[in-house]
Amino acid sequence: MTDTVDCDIRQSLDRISSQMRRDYSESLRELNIYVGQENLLYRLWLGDGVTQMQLCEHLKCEPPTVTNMVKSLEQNGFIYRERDTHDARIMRIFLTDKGKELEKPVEIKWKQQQEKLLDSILPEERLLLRRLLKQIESNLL
Amino acid sequence: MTDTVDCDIRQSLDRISSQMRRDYSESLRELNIYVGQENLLYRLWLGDGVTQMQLCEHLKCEPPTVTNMVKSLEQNGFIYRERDTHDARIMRIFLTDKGKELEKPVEIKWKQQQEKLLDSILPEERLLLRRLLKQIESNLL
DNA sequence: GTAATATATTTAGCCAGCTAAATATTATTC
DNA sequence: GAATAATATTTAGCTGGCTAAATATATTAC
Repeated sequence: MTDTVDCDIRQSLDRISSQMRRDYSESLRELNIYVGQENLLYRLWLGDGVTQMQLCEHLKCEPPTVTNMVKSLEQNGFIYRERDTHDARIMRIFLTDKGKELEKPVEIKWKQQQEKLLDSILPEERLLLRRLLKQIESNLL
Repeated sequence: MTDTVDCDIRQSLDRISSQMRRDYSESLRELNIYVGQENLLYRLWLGDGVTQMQLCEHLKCEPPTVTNMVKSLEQNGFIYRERDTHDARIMRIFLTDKGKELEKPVEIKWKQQQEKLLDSILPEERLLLRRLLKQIESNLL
């Protein structure tokens, strides 16, 4: 009995994952970025000049992924790279004006997504949902 | 106030998405398939001989994605393709023995994933969580 | 029966994500 | 100081996912 519930939850999370990604993808294309890039930019909005390794940790992805994302974002003029003066192995990533200007529009997209996701879910339910999702998050680590 | 809760929920779902994908990915590599392919195979385990368009609808993805997935699964010997005798536009997809043998192992992986996800979440909470996730799912359509 | 339209799939070329292996530079060890 | 080990990034090649455009076949309209 609990088994079918568990199965439903896994399947739901799976479908929500891919549907959210599709949604973001469409939405962010209006801003000329690709889904995933907004999370890299988010780290830079908190403070730029970080290394690619730091971006790896923040995005929880592997170095080659960051190399590719950074290359794409650089080619499209959202960021630029500078080699560290003290350690020539390290590349530091900075926002261009074009990259800085994206912060507000992306925040708006996030809010729109939140409202869409949580439509007709009550405030008390949202609190509980947050707790349960946090639990799932930590279970996955 | 509710706003930060909403934001937390979106972020949690985002992190759970990518972490689940990473987890599945590692787990399924032991079975020599890639994450996403298990959902295509699942449709075939329900009954094979379906067209690529039907796989598109089931996976909620675009035709080129199915073309690529089918090509990969065929090259690795899990499925084979036959052209429809009445309509030469249509390719019908069938499981090989190797593909059929994967059903049980994948089910086991799914169960393991469910247990991991829902560790220390109570039965009543799971019921509620399922309802809320179903709501989110329908909000996304 | 021929022309136009609809359907199913493929190709080319992007993206995020991965692994394995190569490269470059710095730090350590002897 | 030279050899070794650790760190940061890149390259090559794979995956699922996408869009736009091409191809092949079937259906419909005239």
